[in-house]
Amino acid sequence: MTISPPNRDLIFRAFADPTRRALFERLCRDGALTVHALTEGAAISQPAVSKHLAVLKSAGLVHGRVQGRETRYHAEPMALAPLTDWLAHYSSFWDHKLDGLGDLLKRMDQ
Amino acid sequence: MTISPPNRDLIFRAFADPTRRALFERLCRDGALTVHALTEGAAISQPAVSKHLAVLKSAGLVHGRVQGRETRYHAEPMALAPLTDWLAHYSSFWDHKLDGLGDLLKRMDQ
DNA sequence: CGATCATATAACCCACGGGTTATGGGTTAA
DNA sequence: TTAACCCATAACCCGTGGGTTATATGATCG
Repeated sequence: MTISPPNRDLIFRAFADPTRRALFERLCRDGALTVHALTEGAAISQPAVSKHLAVLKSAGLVHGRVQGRETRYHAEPMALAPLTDWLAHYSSFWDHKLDGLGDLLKRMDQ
Repeated sequence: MTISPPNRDLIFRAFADPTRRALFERLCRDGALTVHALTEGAAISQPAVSKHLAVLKSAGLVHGRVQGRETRYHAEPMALAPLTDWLAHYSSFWDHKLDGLGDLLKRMDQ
């Protein structure tokens, strides 16, 4: 059995929780948001949100920038690389995905 | 906050555990294996392996086929689709991945 | 300066997950 | 048919993770 790099572990663990995935998705969509803004509509308390953000941060998936009394968090999509690499490695899936790839390349050419 | 399809939840939860990822990886590499074979070198007991396999199975990631007194499990790489879809949606990462794609297509043409 | 806001941390609770041993049911071998 | 084997399930233990409330710290507003 192979030992996975600690990074990958942290990322998988971070995404195991749906609330954390939702936070990450929201940060991907809406850009930089404060903890307060993220707490709105999250159905959990502010400390809970802060803890989730800490987990995402320790996995390198988000960054927090202090601005005065508030902290704006933003997503770090490049941190998904270990995930995509892992998937690329362990799925014959690509073969099928490649079917629609010609079209994709054509669209990129335009 | 969006509600994720239950499938995705199950897959992420299943992969949260490194032992389960290792089992899945091994089944991807080595094809169909018995529980006994998977237990060898897994550093955990056979019941533990069985439980992990049950989790992977409930996520659709592996299938078990009973053959006499043994059960051979095999990976179901297509079940990774929800993961790749999610990643494709939430990563600007693909743009970079596409760089090496021309070569890949050429190789497939041969 | 005093009050309020924004956030992180502490302290705590409880459910769940991953491990174990024990066991039962089904299958092959002797 | 008796014994050994393969596997799943049951029953249990315990650490951890996600939730809460309370609080400390720092920044802004009046």
